Amino acid sequence: MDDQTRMLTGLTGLAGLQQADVGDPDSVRKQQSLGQPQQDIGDILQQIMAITDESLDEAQARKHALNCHRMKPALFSVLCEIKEKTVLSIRGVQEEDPPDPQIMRLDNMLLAEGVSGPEKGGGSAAAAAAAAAAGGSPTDSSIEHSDYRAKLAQIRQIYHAELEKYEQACSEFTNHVMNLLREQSRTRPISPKEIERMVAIIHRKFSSIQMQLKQSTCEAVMILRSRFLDARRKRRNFNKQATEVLNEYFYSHLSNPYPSEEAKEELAKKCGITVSQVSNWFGNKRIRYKKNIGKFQEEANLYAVKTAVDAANVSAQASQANSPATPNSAIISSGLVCRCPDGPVLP
DNA sequence: GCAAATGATTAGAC
DNA sequence: GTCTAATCATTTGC
Repeated sequence: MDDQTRMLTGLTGLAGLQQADVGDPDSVRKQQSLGQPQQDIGDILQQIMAITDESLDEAQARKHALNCHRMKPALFSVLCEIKEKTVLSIRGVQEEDPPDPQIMRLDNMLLAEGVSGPEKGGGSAAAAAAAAAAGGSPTDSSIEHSDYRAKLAQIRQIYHAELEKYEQACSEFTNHVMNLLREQSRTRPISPKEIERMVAIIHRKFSSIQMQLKQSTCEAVMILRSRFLDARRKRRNFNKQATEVLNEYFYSHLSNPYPSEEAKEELAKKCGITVSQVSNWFGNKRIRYKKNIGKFQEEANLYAVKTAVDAANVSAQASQANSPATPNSAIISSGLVCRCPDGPVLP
């Protein structure tokens, strides 16, 4: 039996029509004499069913008329009875929700990044750490630092503005719904618990929107951090002297261009770069040389000449008293110029 | 603005 | 762990 049927049965019972009376000529007479209340109930139900199809003003007038109807208390009590029965079936279903782990995670992250919670320098610690990790100069890092803080502050500002908007919208909507329910409670039974439940539903809906906001904010912070931390974006070409030192070593060890750890350290010191940068440089150089020996031929010759000249100078200084050899003869005798066309044997 | 050069990162092999 | 090969992201030179 659905609610409407139940309601009708209840109301029929209320009007005094008993099942046992059906078919009895007396009862028909009784029915006819009691026909007025039954018709009233029927009218009321028709009016209630039609109320949603009417315009706001018509509905408002209809509501007023129904509220003043002489059968309204009886109808209301039946509705209360039905409601009581149906509420019983869903009672206990609504439990207190445990805190959402996803929201907790986002909250923690926003707090750690200095976006939510009290302002504490807008993640300056993170900026400083990132600057240190990126290995930039003090000036560079301070510029980046302030830039990072400014952008984080911007995110923070947007986040709080949006959060405030959501909270305001949530409370406005909740008030609106509560007012509606209170008004409706004049015509249908609505318990405070039901209102509470409705408020909880609204809050859950708004908290899911809030979670989206938190998620987007976290993503924005992550992007900012990655942009700030990504060393590739801070790439600076090595200075000319450093490149020359590295190239000299590379071309003078072309048959085995794999510097030892000690050699790497020494090269790093000479060039003012890190050992891993030296390793990167040699890794790139080896692969690029191997891929296109022809292209590097000129460079190889150039450094071969340079090495030979240096060697000749050292040799000249050593044998200054005797007959000094010319740089050109040294180059020729070293055979370095001609060595490169054959190419090195890279593993 | 575009292509080339270049330093850094990554996955996979050893 | 290092090395290669591929790739990315930036800088440089035109």
